[in-house]
Order: sequence, then C-alpha cells, then structure tokens
Amino acid sequence: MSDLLERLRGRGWRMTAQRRVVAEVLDGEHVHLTADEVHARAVDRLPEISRATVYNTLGEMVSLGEVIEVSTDHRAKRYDPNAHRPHHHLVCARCGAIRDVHPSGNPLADLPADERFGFTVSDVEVTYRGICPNCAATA
Amino acid sequence: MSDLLERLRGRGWRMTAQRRVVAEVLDGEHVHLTADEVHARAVDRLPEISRATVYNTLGEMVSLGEVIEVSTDHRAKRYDPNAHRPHHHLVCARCGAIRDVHPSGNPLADLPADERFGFTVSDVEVTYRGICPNCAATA
DNA sequence: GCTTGACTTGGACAAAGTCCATTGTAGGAT
DNA sequence: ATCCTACAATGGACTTTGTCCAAGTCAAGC
Repeated sequence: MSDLLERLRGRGWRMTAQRRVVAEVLDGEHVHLTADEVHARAVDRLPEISRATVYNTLGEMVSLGEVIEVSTDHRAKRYDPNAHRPHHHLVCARCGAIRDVHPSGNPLADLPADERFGFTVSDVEVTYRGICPNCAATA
Repeated sequence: MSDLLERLRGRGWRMTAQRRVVAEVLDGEHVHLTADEVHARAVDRLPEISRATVYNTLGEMVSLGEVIEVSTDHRAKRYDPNAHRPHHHLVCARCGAIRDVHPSGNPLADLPADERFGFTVSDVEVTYRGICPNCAATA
C-alpha cells in the first residue's frame, strides 16, 4: 500500500502513529504540500498530532532521502514523496500550480568542467516557470 | 561606475539617498546577499535607512528585472545584481557558498512539448549542488 | 522656493520554522 | 506479559523573514 512507509520501516525507523500518518498523507495525494498543509491533513486523522512533530518527521524523511524538499514559490517549502524517480518541476507563475516533469537529457552533464570551480557537483534542481493553460484562459 | 544605478535612473526612477545606497551595496560586491544583509551594509552608509525601505527597493528592482531573486538555501531570498547575463547557480551543500555558472546548452530546450502540459514556459532556474573545494579539504 | 505625489519610516503584524523541557511510548530484554 | 529505556511527541515560546500601514518627508517639476 504505502511504498514510502515500507521503505522507512526497512531503514529501522521506529514506527509511531504520528509518523505513519505523516507518511500516509504525503504518499496519498501526489501533490506538493507545505509542512502546514501536511499538518492540517494529519490532524484530520490524528487530532493530537503537533506541528513540531510534523516538521521533525518531514525533516527526517528528507535526510533519509525518501522525500524531496522543493521551494518553488520562494515561500514555504513543499514536500515531494516522489524521491525515487528523478524529475524536475514546472510551476505556474500566476497560480502556483506545480507539475512534475522529465526533461530530456541530463542537466548535470551540461555543466562543463571549467564551470565547476573545483566543486564536486552531485545534484541539480531545475524549476521551469510559465503560465498554465488555466491561467492563460482567464487572463 | 554603477551600471545598475544608471539603468534605474534611465527608467525614470525617483532617485533617493536610500535607493542609491541599496543599489550601490548590491552592485558593489558581486556576492548574493539576503535582504537583511543588504540592510546591514546599507546602514553603514546611511544609518537611518529602514528595513521596510530595503525590502521595498529590492522588490522594485526585481519587478523591473534589474535584479534577480534566488533562493538557494530554502531560507532567505538572495539578490543577484547580475540580471543581464543569463546564468545559473552552483551552491555548496555544506557552507552555502554560491557561484554563478554558465552551462552549455539551453535547459529550456530540454523540456519536450509533451512534458509542458499546455504551459507557456518562459523561464528556467537551475541550481547545481555539491561540495566546494574548501569544504572538501576540511571534511 | 512651492507643491505634490511618490518615497520612507518604524512599529505592529504575519507566516514559516526551530528549540526545549517535559511527558509518552515502541520495541527489545526479561 | 511486563518492564525499561532510549527515542519520539508535545506545545508553547522564540526566531527569522517578510509584509503592511498611517504618518511624516522629500525629489523634481513648475
């Protein structure tokens, strides 16, 4: 059922009701929720869950590499459970809608050695911006 | 001297001491400062300048397209005066150092039509992450 | 050197996130 | 099955980052 939950269990995570709920919320809807949105949905299932726990749990999932943090709107971080298929994001500049996208080619390879300044480059995050069809229609 | 200042003047900006100072701070060091860092440096030259003014001024520069907003660390926004040469950023995951980089190829072209979902894609922001030589040495 | 509308100010407010002392509990040990 | 204990959760205070607004100030055209 919950792949995310399985993977976390397999890493020796102590399984608590709170962590289960957070994982289920994240894995359930494949949208990109903010921490507070995750908290709101978690409260529906487990009314006593605290905001701090949601923040902690999300942070741990990110550390474990099971969840990706994206900040598309330069405001609140959003959490993306789709960590195991590399992808990037396409964001509507007007309404903030986010889609996962899969560019052709590997952007990492586009950074020539003489532009790396001695860094060991391990990761690349790409955010495309534009106007979604919905917003274009109502413009 | 200050290209940024010249460009802003040319756009009919009302020139005040505060705006001049903000532009000079930004243009002076070609690093990527947060709004509060800009404010701190601005206060050195113009002690009465307020935080609100710095935020307003930076926001206007961004609207005019003379300055770019980057959020590399998922925390405070940083301001990049180098708006007229398209470039991306390489960030050290350990110390947060930021370098401007110029990848070969155009990442915009790497997003196939069938991955655009009807969006009008106009912009792309690329952040490379890795470890800088300095941090690698002290690891 | 007036006038006026744009700019600045400072302080209150808000949103997002962190910290910590206390309390609770999962899961191994007995 | 029960006990222990290290790890986890709680909630409330605190911090950081940013926004808003009413009142005062000033750049620039006349």
